[in-house]
Amino acid sequence: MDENELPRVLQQLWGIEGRSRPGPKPAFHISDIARAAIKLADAGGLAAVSMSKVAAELGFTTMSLYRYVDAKDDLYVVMLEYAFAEPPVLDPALDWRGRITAWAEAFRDGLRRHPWILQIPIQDPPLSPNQLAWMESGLDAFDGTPLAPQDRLSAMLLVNIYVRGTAQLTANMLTEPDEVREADRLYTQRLTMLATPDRFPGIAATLEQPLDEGYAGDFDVAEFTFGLNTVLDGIHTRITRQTP
Amino acid sequence: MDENELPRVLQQLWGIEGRSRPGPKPAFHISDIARAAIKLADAGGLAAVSMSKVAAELGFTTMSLYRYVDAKDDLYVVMLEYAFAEPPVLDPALDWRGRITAWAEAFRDGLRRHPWILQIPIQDPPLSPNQLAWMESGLDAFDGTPLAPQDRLSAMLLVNIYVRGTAQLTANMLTEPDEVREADRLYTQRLTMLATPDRFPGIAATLEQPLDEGYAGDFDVAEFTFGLNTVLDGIHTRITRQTP
DNA sequence: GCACACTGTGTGCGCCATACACAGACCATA
DNA sequence: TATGGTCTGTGTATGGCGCACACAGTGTGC
Repeated sequence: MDENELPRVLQQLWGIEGRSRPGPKPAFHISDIARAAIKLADAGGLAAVSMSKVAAELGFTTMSLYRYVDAKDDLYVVMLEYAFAEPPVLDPALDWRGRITAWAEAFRDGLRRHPWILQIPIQDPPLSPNQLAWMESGLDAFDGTPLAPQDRLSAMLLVNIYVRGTAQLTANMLTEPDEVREADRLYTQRLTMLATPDRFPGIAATLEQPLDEGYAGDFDVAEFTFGLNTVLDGIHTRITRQTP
Repeated sequence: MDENELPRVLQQLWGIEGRSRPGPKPAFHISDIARAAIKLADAGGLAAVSMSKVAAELGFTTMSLYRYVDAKDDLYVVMLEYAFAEPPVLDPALDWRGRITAWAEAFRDGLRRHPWILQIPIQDPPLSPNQLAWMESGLDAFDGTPLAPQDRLSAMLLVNIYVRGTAQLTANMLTEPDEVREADRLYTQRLTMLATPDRFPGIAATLEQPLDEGYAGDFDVAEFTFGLNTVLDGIHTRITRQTP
């Protein structure tokens, strides 16, 4: 393969069809694959997504999928692309802080809608259309700031990492709020048992204090924005340092 | 199982043996399993770790492992526990910033030594001894600050997330520096092709500027500490806001 | 000295990703 | 309009995986 050639999946996602050549017409489109796979993943997590199950969902045989997707990993790329869809349109009236906050919340909401996204092993940096659109949207949030392009990239990545990381901590696959509460209760109980104040004073201190919040506890909206603001404060000082 | 009972793996990791009861003595210890599994993972990534391969490495049969580990996921817990080993001892002469920086760098070095750690799907919050020791160590870095225990936890998690996130971006499995450079070159080339300035001005701007640094490019030491300092600046403002 | 809990083993099941050969469908060209 | 070549979806097969289960031997506490 010429190295200038994109992998087949990316070609399909970007709509670079090329030719209408001899041979039967494709019976479906990668978007169909995406829809079927996302449906399965939403229902049963990423583990519920297998080539055969996706194919069965579409009413085709397993091997037919390989006409659209070179390998399982490519299936993940397709799922990601369609699960996130378009990035939010950011209100230009807001300042950078308001804009990147809206962006982060939209990102978080996407992850909350499709928790399996966090389970996808990231192999390559993003190149699909919607992924790039999200990147662009995040970068644009810093329009009007004195940050250089590279610094905007770093800042956006920082927020990106934060959202992913916190989502990872909270939404470990559990969709039912009751399950979350129960798991949290069990965790704090075990932690209390194991992290004795003599050996782990710091951990023990965090356990004494609050009402019901353990480590990966109810990392709810308030806590999300609180942590996010800490990150944004850091970016803020970088900005002000830039313009003395 | 009584809910107060820890899962078998955690019992083993904490050395809660209980009894010397009838029956043959165990032929090996979970640390042996850990060593074998880590060896395989270091060599061939997490995908190279299977129950049968680990067993073969030890000279035992596959099923014998299940006497020590209830499921594959537990194997991951064991690997994590032994791969990270003890947290760094933080110099109390340093201020919180120096301490948490040292902690973050130690964490980063651990991830760099064992990149497969990033591929482990996180199911449950940490409860194993060394994991808790790392938590404690990270919390202790904020000794002397006016931060409340819960805020220390948030701050530590923020740093934790940052290190994981950046490591995820850079060390995507590629151990050879040449491979990294090559992958980066290919990525920027493709990005340049796809992210045209008209549709993706922000992305294009980041591409024009620099010498050879693309998105997931050489996220080297300097860039690591730069981003980390942004995070720490955020924590700093939170601290100073606490004590007016 | 004996019962039995606990050890490691062997076999087997169902699922997975995917390589490969193939029959038919369709379009470009003649 | 005929036909060649190419692309489609399909069937079959392979090697790996996690793990359930039945089993035989071992050694400790009674």
